[in-house]
Amino acid sequence: MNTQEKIIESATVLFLEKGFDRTSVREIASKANINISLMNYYFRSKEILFETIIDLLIGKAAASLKDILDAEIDLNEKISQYTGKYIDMLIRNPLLVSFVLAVLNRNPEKLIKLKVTDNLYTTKKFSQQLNNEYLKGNIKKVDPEQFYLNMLSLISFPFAMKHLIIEKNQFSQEEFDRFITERKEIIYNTLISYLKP
Amino acid sequence: MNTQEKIIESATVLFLEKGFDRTSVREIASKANINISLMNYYFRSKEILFETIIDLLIGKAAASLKDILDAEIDLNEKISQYTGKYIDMLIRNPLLVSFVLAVLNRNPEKLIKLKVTDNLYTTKKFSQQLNNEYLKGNIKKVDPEQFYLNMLSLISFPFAMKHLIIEKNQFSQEEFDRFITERKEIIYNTLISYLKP
DNA sequence: ATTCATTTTAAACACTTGTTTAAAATGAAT
DNA sequence: ATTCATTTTAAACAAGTGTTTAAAATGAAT
Repeated sequence: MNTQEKIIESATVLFLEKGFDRTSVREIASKANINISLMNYYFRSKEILFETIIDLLIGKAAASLKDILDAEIDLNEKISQYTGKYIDMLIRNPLLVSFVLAVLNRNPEKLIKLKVTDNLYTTKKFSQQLNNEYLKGNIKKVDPEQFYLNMLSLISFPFAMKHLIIEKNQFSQEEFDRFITERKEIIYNTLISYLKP
Repeated sequence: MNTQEKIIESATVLFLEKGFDRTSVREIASKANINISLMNYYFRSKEILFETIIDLLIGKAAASLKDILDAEIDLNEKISQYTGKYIDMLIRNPLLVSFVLAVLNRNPEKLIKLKVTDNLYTTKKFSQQLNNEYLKGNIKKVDPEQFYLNMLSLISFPFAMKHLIIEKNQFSQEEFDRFITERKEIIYNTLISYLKP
């Protein structure tokens, strides 16, 4: 593993855990076992390093999900798959939601200007599908923006609230994951029952 | 307005807008038009000032909502009122969700140890009501924790995503508020349709 | 073996941070 | 008018920040 990779790896962990402001370049360098100056040698600034990592983190997570949302499959099946895969991904990356929300509220431009954001929040094809299903009489008329936002809220918000949920219910890590996994079906049923004509 | 109040007022605005880390005591003092040292004279540290403001912000917001959740009224009516009042409150305090989530992820203990947190996330009476309605055959069997979390997610998450929603749909401030207001009924219908036996 | 670009190092820089100090101002009670 | 606790002020402190500098080490190409 070369220096650049070491920096990225250490910085990713620290930025995820403590955010941009509370992570110092000295801490990153120390964790990566490299000299501080190398941070500015490979990336020109802490800021640029951060943007690089935002891009990496969101890019990896969003790509496969976007594919599901755009796939040409049955609506119910799509909602089920999307919910399931999204939650699986977040269980593997439990800090991702808070990280993205933190960036979004500190540097909205920073997130919005990224191409990966399109994958993070886009609904064009999905909206068409919802409209088609309505015209076919399969579902009731819904605002696709609102419906997609509902889906996203039900999936993501619990991870932003993780600490509170764990504390309040006295969950262990495993119990939290189980609680979240149970949500897959609940979220699916919630969304589908709303769509019923 | 005395010095203490001036500090609280200025600090509240800045902490809400920029968070704890990116707000300096000098900035607060400057905005309040007072000497820096007065911050440590009235509050012993920036940290304590912050905790004071957390308490104030959450306390004000959570109290009335808790009352609705605990009230002895019809379940449908309760869900409708809770959703409506919660969203009204968040439209008046659009930065509150992000603020609370930021605190929750940086200093979980800080939030959890506060008494006001009980009002922020507690479901005891509401859970009983859900169970009762199930026994009466009025609704299907649901996990109260999950159902309450759904409610909270649908209400709160859009405010955490505000910047992205505005950007993506090219909303003005007023259009965002309208979009959110439309959600009241959508959220109500979503939750109710899921409860149908 | 020498050259030379790439990579690494230690040290310093300029700046901001929260907090403390000790003196000064204020204003009500005697 | 004096006392004295409360409040305000200016200045300094110690520590931490991201970044830059210039010298040193490295290692492949000549």
